[in-house]
Amino acid sequence: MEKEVVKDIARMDEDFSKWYTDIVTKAGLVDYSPVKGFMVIKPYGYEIWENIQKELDKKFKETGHKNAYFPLLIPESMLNIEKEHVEGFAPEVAWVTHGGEEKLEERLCIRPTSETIIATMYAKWVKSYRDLPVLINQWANVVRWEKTTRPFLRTTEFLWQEGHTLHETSEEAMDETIKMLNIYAELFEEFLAIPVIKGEKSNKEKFAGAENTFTIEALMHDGKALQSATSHYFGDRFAKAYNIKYQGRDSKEATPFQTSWGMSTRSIGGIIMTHGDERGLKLPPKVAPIQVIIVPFAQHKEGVLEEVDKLRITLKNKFRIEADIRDSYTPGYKCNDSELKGIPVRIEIGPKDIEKGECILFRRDTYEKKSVSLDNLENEIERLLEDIQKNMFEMAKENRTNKTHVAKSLDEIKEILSKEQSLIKTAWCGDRECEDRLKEETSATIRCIPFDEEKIADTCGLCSKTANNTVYLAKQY
RNA sequence: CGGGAUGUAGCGCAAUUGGUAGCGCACGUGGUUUGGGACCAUGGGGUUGCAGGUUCAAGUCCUGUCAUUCCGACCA
Repeated sequence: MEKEVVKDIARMDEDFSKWYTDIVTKAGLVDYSPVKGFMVIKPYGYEIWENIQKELDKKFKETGHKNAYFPLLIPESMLNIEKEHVEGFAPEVAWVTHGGEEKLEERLCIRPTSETIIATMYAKWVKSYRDLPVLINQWANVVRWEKTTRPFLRTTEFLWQEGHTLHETSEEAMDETIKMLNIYAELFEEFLAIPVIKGEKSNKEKFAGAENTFTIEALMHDGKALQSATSHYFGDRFAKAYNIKYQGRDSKEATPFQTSWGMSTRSIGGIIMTHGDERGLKLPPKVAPIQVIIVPFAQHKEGVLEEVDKLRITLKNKFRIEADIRDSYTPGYKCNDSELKGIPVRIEIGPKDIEKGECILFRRDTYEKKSVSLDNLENEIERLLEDIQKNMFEMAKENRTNKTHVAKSLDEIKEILSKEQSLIKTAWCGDRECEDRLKEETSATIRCIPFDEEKIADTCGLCSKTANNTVYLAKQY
């Protein structure tokens, strides 16, 4: 393809950060708010989130979970109960200290996550093994006082869901942890067309207070990794700390085993950075708020708008479809606009097409156009959307493959990273010192210890001791 | 939180040694256009991020502060 200069959008190969913020604002997803670190999610961006919510919520319900809602504010004393958890979150919580003009007896934190308050409530609710399992999810906002913020990827307040479950046995809790990780992986791969690597976090990287943290990691177009969702196994640590007890089948007092799992609006940043290109956003059909847009040509000519409306009405039961009949813009402008917004399929139709009983279908992922008979449009579009969804996943996977390298020593890692940001597979002894050294010298981190990954070396790529694991390294968002 | 950069109309920018703010796009109105970011005419829009200070006079100089952004450290 010839080099084209797209107005107003930085080139992604020249300045990826600028490209990202250009897309996010110019496609109408977010705007900056007057409060530092807080962003406004505009309707088009919010619709993407709603589509993700709808799909994920369906999966949660199918697996027996129910939604509930817990308070925004958590008393300081309640947060302080589990030591590792507080230490992990204390530096980034926002505090409420006054009600009106009156100073509060005890300050309240705005939830950075809800383990503490939910565990407190669970302690009241669970008395018998018959009360288990508890399978609750909440859709909520949380606040973490981050130093550096970027729309979707890291904002002070963000939207997410957090599931919190209790189980009778550790096996059952561990099964739940993995089950939910799999649900996230399915959502990312099948719905968002983002290939992910499932694995476990190192001790250094795991959630504050968890026994094990599992993650799905995705590789962005610029070679940086995005932690896309996490699922935590708590064992009985929180339950003990928060005094959740029940009478077991054997009539003895027992402590349940706990999990939590979450995914946030950050996933929207993942969509943008996985699929976007020089012309703008590129949305997988399944999440796209508008799947098909009709752009009329010569819309002032008789019969065009009528035909457009007829098409829209015929197709609207099947697809999320809109017609861009704005009077003050030319078709060319509308085409560019639909590409900036990432709409997967565009129908171009004008008097000449109508005469022939045809229209032109444009696909956003490959820029291909073809003429299609109006009689067969519904089937064509359906096939096309499926194909785009599949192709976008394949393209993302190919990009990941191209940016994945194997390294057997720290020098090799450095050499690879000096050429290009990428995902690096290496062997690891499991020692924290090696992990710290990696970060210090390359600023890359261990993203995860993947499930089902073949052994690539016998010795640690960082220290040459015996390797226990294969790990993925990358710089991260 | 450390280091750098930038804040002038919605966006992008200009304004000479300090002399009282302008251009393009966007927006309103009227008209002509419409097969890949249309054109003509006309109009509206500003406490120059904010607060001080220096000066006869500050967008311009000084101090502070806030925000955005990039690079680090910290995290979904």
